[in-house]
Amino acid sequence: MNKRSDEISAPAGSDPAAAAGECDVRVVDENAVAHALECLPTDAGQERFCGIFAALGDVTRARILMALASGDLCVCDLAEVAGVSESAVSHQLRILRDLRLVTWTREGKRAVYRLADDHVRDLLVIGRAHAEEEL
Amino acid sequence: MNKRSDEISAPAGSDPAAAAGECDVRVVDENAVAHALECLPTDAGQERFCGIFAALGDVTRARILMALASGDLCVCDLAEVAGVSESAVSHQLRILRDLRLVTWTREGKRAVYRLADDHVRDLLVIGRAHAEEEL
DNA sequence: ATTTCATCTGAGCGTTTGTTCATACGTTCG
DNA sequence: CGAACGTATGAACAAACGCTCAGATGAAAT
Repeated sequence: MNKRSDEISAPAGSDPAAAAGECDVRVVDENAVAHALECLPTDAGQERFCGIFAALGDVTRARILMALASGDLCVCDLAEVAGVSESAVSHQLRILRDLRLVTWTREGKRAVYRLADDHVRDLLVIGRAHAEEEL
Repeated sequence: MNKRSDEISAPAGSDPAAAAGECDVRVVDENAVAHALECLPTDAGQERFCGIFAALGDVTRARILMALASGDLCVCDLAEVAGVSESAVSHQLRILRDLRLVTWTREGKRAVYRLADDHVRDLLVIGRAHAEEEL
């Protein structure tokens, strides 16, 4: 998802403001950068983090999850709530399944979906609270 | 983001399996659908909700915000932490500014960015926690 | 005033995303 | 069995996204 490309431009020349210790890129506060980098999660952590938030960043998926927060639902009902076709919902449900945000069980012909756990519910509640206030 | 507006909930307390007076769409549990629709936020609320989460769903923006969570930084330092060009960071910062997730002040030639408030910090912390556990 | 630094912005481009359509799978009923 | 239903999946396409590049803006230094 991301790449680290640090272009090196200095042709081993005389830098007028170069104090001892500078490496390559123009950085104002080297310590702050180093500290920030230490505070970042691992690449896998960032990936999972962004995956979860990106999932909630789409209106269809958000409506699906919010609907499931109020009770388990089958695909066609989710399509009704989300306002899109059942095929579209199924595609989005696969994404949510892969991210382990929802689980499902087959009940007769239907597939009933539910939120995977309370963490998902927490994120929905907190996100809603933060989205609705401060305006 | 999404266009499809849903029809009104029609909270008629009809029996859940008999009355089939729906207009055109196939719905299994009409009451559950109506209840889910009532639990959804307003369209504006959904938009802001998804805007916030979509912002955090991109690796570059997530790194920017996580970096700012450990201290204020100028654009070029943010570019270093995020691992992208300063132009790219500037573009993303405009998005984060529009969403009121970050604020900035000019200090000399530099523009120093910081998290807008503790709500943003909360979301980052909670998101990280949920992303890192349950694996 | 001109240059330089730090940042911002618009256009262009390749990639990703979400939907639709058609089709296949799995289950129940006749 | 085959038909009908509910759901899943792949291909295709328009729209949205994020980055790069070039140029513009604003503030300080020359």
